[in-house]
Amino acid sequence: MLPEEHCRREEQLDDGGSARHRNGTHKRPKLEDVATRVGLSTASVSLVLRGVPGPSERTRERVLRAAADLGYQVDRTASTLASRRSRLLGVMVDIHSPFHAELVEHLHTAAEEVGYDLVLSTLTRTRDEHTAVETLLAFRSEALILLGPTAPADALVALDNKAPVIAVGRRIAGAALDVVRTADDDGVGQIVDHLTGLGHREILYVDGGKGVIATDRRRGYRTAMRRHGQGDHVRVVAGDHTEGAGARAVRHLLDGPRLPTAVVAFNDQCAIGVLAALARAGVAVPGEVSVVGYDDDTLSRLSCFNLTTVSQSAREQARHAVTAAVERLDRDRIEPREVVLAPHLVLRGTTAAPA
Amino acid sequence: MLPEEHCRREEQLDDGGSARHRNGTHKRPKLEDVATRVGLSTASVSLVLRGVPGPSERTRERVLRAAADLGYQVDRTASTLASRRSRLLGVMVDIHSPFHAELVEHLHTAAEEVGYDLVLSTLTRTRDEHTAVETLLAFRSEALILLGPTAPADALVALDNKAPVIAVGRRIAGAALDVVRTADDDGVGQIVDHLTGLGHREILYVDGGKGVIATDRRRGYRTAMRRHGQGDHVRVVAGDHTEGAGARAVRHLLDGPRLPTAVVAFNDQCAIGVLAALARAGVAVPGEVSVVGYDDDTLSRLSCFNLTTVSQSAREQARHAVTAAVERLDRDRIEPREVVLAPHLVLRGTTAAPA
DNA sequence: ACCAGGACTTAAAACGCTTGAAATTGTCCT
DNA sequence: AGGACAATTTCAAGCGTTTTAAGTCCTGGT
Repeated sequence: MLPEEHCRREEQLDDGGSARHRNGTHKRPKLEDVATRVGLSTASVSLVLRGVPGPSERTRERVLRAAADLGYQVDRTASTLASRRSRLLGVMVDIHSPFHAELVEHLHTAAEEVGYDLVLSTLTRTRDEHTAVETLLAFRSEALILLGPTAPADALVALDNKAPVIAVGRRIAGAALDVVRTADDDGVGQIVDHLTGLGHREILYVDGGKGVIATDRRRGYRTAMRRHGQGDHVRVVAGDHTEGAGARAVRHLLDGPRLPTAVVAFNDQCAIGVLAALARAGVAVPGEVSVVGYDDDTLSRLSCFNLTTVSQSAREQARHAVTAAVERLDRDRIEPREVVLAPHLVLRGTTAAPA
Repeated sequence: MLPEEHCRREEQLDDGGSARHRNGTHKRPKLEDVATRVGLSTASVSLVLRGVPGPSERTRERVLRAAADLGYQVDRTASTLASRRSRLLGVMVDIHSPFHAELVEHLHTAAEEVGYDLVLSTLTRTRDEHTAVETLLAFRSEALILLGPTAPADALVALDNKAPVIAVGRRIAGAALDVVRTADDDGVGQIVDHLTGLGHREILYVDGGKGVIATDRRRGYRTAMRRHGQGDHVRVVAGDHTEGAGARAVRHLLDGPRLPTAVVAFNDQCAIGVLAALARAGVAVPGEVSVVGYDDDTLSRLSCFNLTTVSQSAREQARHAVTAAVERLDRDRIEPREVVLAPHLVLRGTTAAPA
């Protein structure tokens, strides 16, 4: 039998892998199916499919064609196992956070550019950081990008032993960990600068609770107020990261003797709550009270809120996080690095000079 | 050498797998490491770790102990490959949607109960449904749960050949696919019933664009208006699923001769936009205008909005979706099933009798 | 005619786990 | 003591890729 003929025979042997599974699902074609279809070894097919130089042009075309015909798709699990690399970055997110959503979006593009994929694991009411991270590890993530982790520093350091950890958005007290964040105190400082520049004195701060981030922002507020000689006007009301907190804070204020001329909220969600409550109470913004948020998340940009806020540059943070991971994985960086980005004020419609 | 002694020797042979990788990362312990540590075969260890009956109590304890000591964690990729089952449900979500966030939360708990895990793949501006689904398949998801897919019905059917597809939240015209959704037209109908019951006649609808869901809701509005003899008052203004659309719609209305007495928005986000714009314009809600949303997502529940809306019972939809997947995978169900849940009105503070 | 060297290909050994069959050990009878 | 049987444990063959070392074929040069 001539080799050419043999080959031709094989190419027509099967009908394209349309064998149906008992549940009606086609069985997934594998490398071998593609290989026998073109009469080559799985090795060659693998080479072609990964774009490794070596196979001839003719082979390349035939393989690509056959793979397309069969609807072949590489099996990640198998290739991860074989290559001992998953090329996967594990990302822990709070699925309810709009800001995280933004980060994930940019992480995706950044990761893709350097040839990595993302696997997401989300925090929910019934799913804590521990399980989220375990999941990521079970998928063999090569690095862990944790968005706003709340775990104690030493737990994160321990984790870092299993896979490089990149903490995003949170300061970690002198730990040997990669951190990407913005200078939260500086951000709030900029807000206060802006407001005092407009002539505000009575600037109230709606707090964000007990996390590290909240602490930094609160400190930024206090420091800036004192810097402007407004130490006496420092006023912090309890709150958290939700719209509800903002609304409660306003109700609390309305009970008091008089309103401050400006309200700075821990984040945008909280600020939206403030805005909504003020609107309902018939208080003009920014006419009577100026309001500022933090995060520049999708909500704040909406024309209906048009909130002055501080941008955390999700895009930049995402890029730095991915870069940090890649440096660890592909460039053997050992020393931890902390990237602190400068936040910047986004002036929109909720701030103006006091009446 | 006595067997007992041999065994003891081996248990002390290594130090717990603390060998450090060049990047400072511990190398991941494998089944074999646990096995040699307790002087057993990997088969036994595997059995114990998966809780398969067979191994003796003593063995069980020793293995569990050793695994914990080493910090052993099963490698999903390897076990998926070996067992030819990933026990993974692929979920496609729009990471910016609060409603999807809710669904994911419930999907997680539902999946866990039946021994499956979730892998999430998200839609972003630069990541379309196709890539999202490819990713899911590359992870070897056994079934695909697509939240609000926009792909044409035939594309979904084609996909269903590769892995069972469960479309959530969207009607699919008579396709051979599993669908879990709520009766959107009925939901909007309930809203109109409620409003007319309160005495409203001029009820305006802010549309959601051109998706199937938007079509159903719009139809529900029209039908219900006619049913109540208010066909003349049917009025639909263009919009979409964002706060911006709601706000624009209101600005448009304010330019007109006079306001309707009630506004029904395509979804909660849109309704929030309506609410914000009305508040800014000094229009009292529900005093002058009643507002209703759709989805009962986290935003609407906030006291600062306290939006009357329709609940899509995320929890129930999630459960049904997981059940559908499991029936396909473990119980060989072949015939497609459509689960249509009844939505229910959630009365809150933004509706009242017209002035 | 022969061989070096390049251009392609491929055989086969991992990768870390699961699993059905086979082997081992122990127990209880007779 | 011998055997049957149940309880444990292990063997070894995969799973679908990757990857390295080893081929196979040509092409030219001598």
